[in-house]
Amino acid sequence: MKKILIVEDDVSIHNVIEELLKKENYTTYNAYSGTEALLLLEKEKYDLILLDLMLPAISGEEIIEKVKEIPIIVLSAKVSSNAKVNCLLSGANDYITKPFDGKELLARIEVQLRPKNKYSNIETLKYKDLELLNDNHTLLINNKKTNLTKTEYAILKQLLLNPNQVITKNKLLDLISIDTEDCDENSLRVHISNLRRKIKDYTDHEYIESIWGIGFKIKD
Amino acid sequence: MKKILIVEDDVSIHNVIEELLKKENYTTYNAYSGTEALLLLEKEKYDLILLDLMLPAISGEEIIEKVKEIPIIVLSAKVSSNAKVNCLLSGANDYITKPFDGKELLARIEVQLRPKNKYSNIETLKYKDLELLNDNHTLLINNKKTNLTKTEYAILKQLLLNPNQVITKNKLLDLISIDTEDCDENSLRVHISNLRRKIKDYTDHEYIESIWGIGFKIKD
DNA sequence: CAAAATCTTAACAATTTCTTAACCATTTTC
DNA sequence: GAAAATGGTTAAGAAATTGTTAAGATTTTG
Repeated sequence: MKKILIVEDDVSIHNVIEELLKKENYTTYNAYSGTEALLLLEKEKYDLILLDLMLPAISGEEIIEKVKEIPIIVLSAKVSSNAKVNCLLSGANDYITKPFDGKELLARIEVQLRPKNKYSNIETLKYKDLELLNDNHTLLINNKKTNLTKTEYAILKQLLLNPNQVITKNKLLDLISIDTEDCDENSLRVHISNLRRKIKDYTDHEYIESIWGIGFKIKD
Repeated sequence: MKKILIVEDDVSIHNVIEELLKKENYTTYNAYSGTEALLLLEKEKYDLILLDLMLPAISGEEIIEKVKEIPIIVLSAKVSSNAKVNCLLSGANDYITKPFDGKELLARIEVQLRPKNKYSNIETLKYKDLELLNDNHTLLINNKKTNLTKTEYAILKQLLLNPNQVITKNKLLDLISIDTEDCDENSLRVHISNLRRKIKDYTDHEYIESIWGIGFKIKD
């Protein structure tokens, strides 16, 4: 269930949004000022922020600058092109002017929450001799079938989604946490080791590279 | 240079968009019908599609269904909430109604082209022959790969963030303290020394300058 | 419910990185 | 110009990270 933080000081608008989201089964969190929003942002991780611009104490624009990893949809009465452009360029992902249409808001929320590359629709993830099937357990190495466990599959999938890009251990653990509850760094090492052994059985190329002190990546 | 495919049958609008994008140094590709768009999509990989809905032969909506991995911004005269919601839910990433504001279009394009989490957006830090790659934690010197340790990477990153600007030793220690717990001034000296040696292996230019009694900076 | 598969924990070795400390060079201070 | 402070280099030992293995716990499957 996705967590959405609503930052809006107008109580009636706030309530409208909250109800709309709850009907769609989102979990909502409420901030009625910029300072309150910042406090909540420290406490919890959200999947999306709906942000009004004109707020007591700290403005919405300042919040955009501070938030780096959560998508933001600005909901504002400011219709000027300048306001929009500023927000979008400084980090907001979308800008909707009030009054807004509920269905459009929901659609734009869905756009932000869905994976950027709609890889879930892609059947396989390919990289060199590896081909990860979209069935949660099959890896083809040189077209030879290999069975992966759920965790191994999750790890390899994350790595293959961004080849040649380091994923930190914590990030990786975070990304696979949907499938695996209590996998820690030690456990992750074991899984990686097992994965490497399975891959080594069919190809000489070392695919999973360790970046010392950082994490792992799929080797060039 | 990002590649943008413009799909629009109205020639005058098409030209306006094309000029706008070229001024921003995007590479533009032109399709004047849905079928032409599909042909071009097979030939080349684009970073973004600007898509009109009412097209000859194949409609924009059908193209949205077919394209899975490229972000799409719909540019349409249809202002109805239904049209917007349909496009967004079936795969479009944004929807702008005509007539549109040029600056807003450019801003929304930038939103689509930038990495989803702005965190990794600190893409690469370049300075003369040095190129610090954020996404895979490596340093390129004259395009030659060099391995840095976690601490060396952290130090160089801070220095390169503000070239030609002195960072005091304490400030530097503070900035890298997230990655390194008990690194003191003496230790910092050793790391800097090691960094200089690694850089010297590939280039003659002395990059890290010591400011006596103060700290370090990247040399002009 | 028993067997099989998978996962976590823990121990160990191997490896890499970091800090410490010593020594020397350079600059500043008195 | 001598003494003190700062900076650079080096090597060794300490500390941290990683890879591997096996055993026991947990979950899944038949």
